[in-house]
Amino acid sequence: MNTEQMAKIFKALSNEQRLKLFKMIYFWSKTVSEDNGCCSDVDKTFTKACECFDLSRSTISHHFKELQNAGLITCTRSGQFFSCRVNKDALDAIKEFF
Amino acid sequence: MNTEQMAKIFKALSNEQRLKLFKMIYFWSKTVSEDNGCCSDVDKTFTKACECFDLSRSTISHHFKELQNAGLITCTRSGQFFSCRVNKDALDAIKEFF
DNA sequence: ATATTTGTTCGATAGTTTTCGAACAATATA
DNA sequence: TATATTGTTCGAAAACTATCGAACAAATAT
Repeated sequence: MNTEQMAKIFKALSNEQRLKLFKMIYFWSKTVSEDNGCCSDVDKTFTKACECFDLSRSTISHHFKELQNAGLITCTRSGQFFSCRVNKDALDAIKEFF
Repeated sequence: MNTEQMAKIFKALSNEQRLKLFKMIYFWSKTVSEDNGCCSDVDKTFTKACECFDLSRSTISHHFKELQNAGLITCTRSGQFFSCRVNKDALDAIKEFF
């Protein structure tokens, strides 16, 4: 992965709220399904996140977008809600970087 | 390491120029002394950096400060110049995070 | 002693980020 | 059909960042 893309990933994780959000998604998915590692879907991720942060929904939506744009998470809609998973490729790229 | 400090580290690496600078310091130190890993000092780091970037010296100075404040590098003056090394502890903390 | 080099600090400017609330569309419920 | 919920988008305000050049102090060279 090139330096530009790595910088984007770090930028996405450079905001404390967003970093917390990323960690939550990661740990929620761990809880849901151990056999699938970090990559299991987290249902109603947005709703859960709204309960955990003292931020407006528009701000939380923005943070989700940033994590997606950096390729750190993938979100899929199902009806009214959406599910979300941590992107294993991005995690591997970071590990390789260090 | 807590989330706040991790966010600071990622912020320091979120600017592409600064990330390049960090990588340079890392690879320069590898070149200087293999047995010492990434932690050997790089002499005249600032001077070297100025040759590699198309940025003013004040900007480069600023980027060095940011990397230091995040605890990613340590700089030591010797006379007119300064030497610099990557901080292994910070690197270990990041590896542990992922 | 004077001039040059190294790196820092200051003030300014342009651009980016974080955050909000309001307005909205899509879906679900009464 | 009317209402509520979910999540997005827009516009705005405040704070922060990247960058520059000028002025500077310390160390070095002439």
